Amino acid sequence: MSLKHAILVLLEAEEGSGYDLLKRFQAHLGFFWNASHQQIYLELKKMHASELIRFQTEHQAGKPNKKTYSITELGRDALIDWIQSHGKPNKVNDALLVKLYAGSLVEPETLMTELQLHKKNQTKILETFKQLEQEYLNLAETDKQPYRLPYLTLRRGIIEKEGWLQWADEVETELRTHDTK
Amino acid sequence: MSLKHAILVLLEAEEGSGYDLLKRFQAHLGFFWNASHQQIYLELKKMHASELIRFQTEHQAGKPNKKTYSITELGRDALIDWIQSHGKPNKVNDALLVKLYAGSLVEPETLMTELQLHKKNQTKILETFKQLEQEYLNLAETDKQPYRLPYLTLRRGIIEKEGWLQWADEVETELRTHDTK
DNA sequence: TCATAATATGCAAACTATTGCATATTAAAA
DNA sequence: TTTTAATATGCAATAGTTTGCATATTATGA
Repeated sequence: MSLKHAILVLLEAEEGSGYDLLKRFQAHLGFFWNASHQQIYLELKKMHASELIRFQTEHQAGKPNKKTYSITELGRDALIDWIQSHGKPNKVNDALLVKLYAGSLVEPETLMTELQLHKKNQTKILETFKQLEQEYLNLAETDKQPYRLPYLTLRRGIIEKEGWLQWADEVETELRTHDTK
Repeated sequence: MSLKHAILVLLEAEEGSGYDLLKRFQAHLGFFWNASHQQIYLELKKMHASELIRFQTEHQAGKPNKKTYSITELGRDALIDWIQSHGKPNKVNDALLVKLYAGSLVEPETLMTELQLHKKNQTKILETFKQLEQEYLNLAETDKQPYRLPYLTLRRGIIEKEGWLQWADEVETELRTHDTK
């Protein structure tokens, strides 16, 4: 169960509401951790019950109340324990590859279309990543320090997307030069 | 829901029992689709109820009965429909990157140990993949035909593992040359 | 002015996956 | 000879995720 720990990571860096966390997931952890708002609100509730986090309610005139969560000592300890623990390797389930594996059941054009779409998506994300990378690289050496580790996770994202694009090119070439059906 | 479709892919290629499917998942789809035996047996039951598959019971003297499943027309149609449908992009959740992101909370040595373990695992899998690749490449051109698409999924596995190793080297260099805590 | 998007939170039902338990045979290794 | 691994199947409880619904405000654009 690691959504819990991903939330602890975000709250350790800065307190925030469920909605803040949703936005931060999308902005900072999006390519290696995803969570919906329903998951986040439910998990926050559970984590509060087990005293990993606390919250303060902000009454805002007119607007709905906003709960600002922050990490407790217990939460911080649990986070450090988890980071130091050995997790088992990630379980991978990739529907696109299953489709390709059995692709001889459909027209090659169908596969090609799906591949183009995939390529377009990956390219778009890669561009975003490269922009973020430039922002980091443009920082003065002294300012880089706190972002070194997050930058390494960004590097992972860049390498991953580049790998997908390299592969997509290989598949394209193969689909164009051979009859697969 | 794609475990269903992954099973249909395997049964479309060849009939088999739940245990056969478990072994085939491990041998052929393992790096892009994983399923436990509990998942498989339960899913087969559901799929039989919805008539995507049928089975014949083999009574074996002494041994427990073996159910051999095969795909029905309905199942084959459902599979083709699914392959032609647009799936949404994969949801990614990678605990190792979450740990690294917040790695400044622990000793750099802890991160390094985890990274070494990861590298070792990825290297081992990559070697297996490269062996499989050699087997394919050694086939005569005419024999390659039916494996072209599965080979492309293997290429994806190889590129993925190489990407992880390239990244792990970058992280190692960074952890060695800078203080992250 | 009306519609849409963003902010902000949450419940309930359905679905999917994991963990633990349970059983029984055969073959190979210690 | 005893234990372990592989073959072979399955249930039940728990955990985790997705989908659909529900509400309410503010700001922006058509």
